[in-house]
Amino acid sequence: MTGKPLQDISPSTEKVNESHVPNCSTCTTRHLSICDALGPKELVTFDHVVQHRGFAAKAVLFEQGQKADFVFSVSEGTIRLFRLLPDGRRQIIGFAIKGDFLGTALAEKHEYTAESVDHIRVCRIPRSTFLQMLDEKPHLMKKLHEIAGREIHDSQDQIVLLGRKNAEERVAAFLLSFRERLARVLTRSVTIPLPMSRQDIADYLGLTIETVSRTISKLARDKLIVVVPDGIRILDVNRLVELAEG
Amino acid sequence: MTGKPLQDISPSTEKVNESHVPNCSTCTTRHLSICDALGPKELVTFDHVVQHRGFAAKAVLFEQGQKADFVFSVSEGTIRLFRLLPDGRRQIIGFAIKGDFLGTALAEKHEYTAESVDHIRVCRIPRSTFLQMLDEKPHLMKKLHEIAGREIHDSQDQIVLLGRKNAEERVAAFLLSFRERLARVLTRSVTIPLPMSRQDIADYLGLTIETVSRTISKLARDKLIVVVPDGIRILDVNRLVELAEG
DNA sequence: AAAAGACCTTGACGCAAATCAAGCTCGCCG
DNA sequence: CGGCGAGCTTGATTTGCGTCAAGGTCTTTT
Repeated sequence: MTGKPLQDISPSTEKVNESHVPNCSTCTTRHLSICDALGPKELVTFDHVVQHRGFAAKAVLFEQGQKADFVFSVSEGTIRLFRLLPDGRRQIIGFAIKGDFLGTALAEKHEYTAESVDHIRVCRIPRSTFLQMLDEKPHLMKKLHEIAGREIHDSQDQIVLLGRKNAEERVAAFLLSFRERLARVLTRSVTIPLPMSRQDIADYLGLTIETVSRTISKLARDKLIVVVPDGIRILDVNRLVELAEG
Repeated sequence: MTGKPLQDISPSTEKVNESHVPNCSTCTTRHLSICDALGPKELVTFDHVVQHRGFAAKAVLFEQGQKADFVFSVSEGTIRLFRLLPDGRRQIIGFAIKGDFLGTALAEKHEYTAESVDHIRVCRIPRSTFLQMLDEKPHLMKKLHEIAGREIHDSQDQIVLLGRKNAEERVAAFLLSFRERLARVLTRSVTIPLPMSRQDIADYLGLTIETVSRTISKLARDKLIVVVPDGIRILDVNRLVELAEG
């Protein structure tokens, strides 16, 4: 990190685990991320501009309104992306995980704040460098647009959820979609780890923490899921999907 | 239109006003649309592949789940973009107006349905042709990505609105944002035309028609706006902005 | 091992928006 | 011109989720 936006948030600013970073060519996240668009030679040049960083939980990667100096690729951990209203209401826009691209390529300013939920590792590149690469490598530009297309699609799902679904449908949809995204990244397990807090889930689903808690309890009572430490386990995917889709 | 998805919706399928279309070089919508990225020579080649179409109100341009054969640029009128839940609940994702780009370039299928609100005119291009142009013209790709970036930004605004704002804030925000978009396109007027129905506004804001109606009445009672036939007039922009932002 | 604090759950109650139900306005057509 | 239907408004009532409050569990600290 630049250090600047972090200096006043002491416990969250500690940078960790910066040693022995692998290079791009051997990176296990590569095929999940934007780097998948790069060829062998490009990966080597990428190594020279990319900066690996680790952060403890609650670190701020960048803030809403701040000039976007870097773009990021997540290699480990979970990041919450959110906007704040003047009076403090918070809406979480999404959770970024391994392989996700973060930051705005063409816009000057960040449109939301990104904060680590747990311990994270990211690769970052100066935006100016990235922009130059975009101009030189049409396939990278295309990959980026492909990613943007998926982002638009997901946003629309979230708009439908927030505009027209009730609490139970929202929670069911969240559990399923988070599971789906995790499945791309790790071995598909029956247990879904939920590193974010109930408050985070509430702020993502447009609910309160109490409603999220009650709804999860209800899903468990109805034998659709089981609550386990730091996650849940799905008992009946089909019924959960039915619920989630309305 | 392909004609296929329309054949059973008789009053809405009538295609109108297909005669004497101007060419791309003299198009007054050009600088507002994706075509702004095209040079003089490219505009001429564009003329050969672009198809101008007019539709009466309630025509379906394309449907959720349908294979995306064309991409569109709106030259006149208003289009509602929406998704339906299995039980009929509708969420309007957005309203497209003059200059807006519609359709998915890289995805195979449409993610929402597009239906004309009033009389519209659009230019459409076969998606395969457009894809080919994207591969050949990096500046077009970049322009498209720029448009996608704005779309993501707007979606996030809508997510915050739906997740965290009350009815009054939602309506105020809608009126201001629609005004803002119209201002790009026509001479900024105090009166904001609202071609869409109260039901459309409700389905866009995640409310019911009654709540939208009551809220507009309240804004009028509070002297923030005046209701006029087919639109509203803003009396106090500053207070409306304050309201909209929470 | 006790105390403190963060996070989560559950219950009682309140309220903003949904639902139910008229009645109004305006354009259209016979 | 009069009647009909679509769209809009307004009022009465209900309800799903928010708010307020209390207690539980687990982790961290000392």
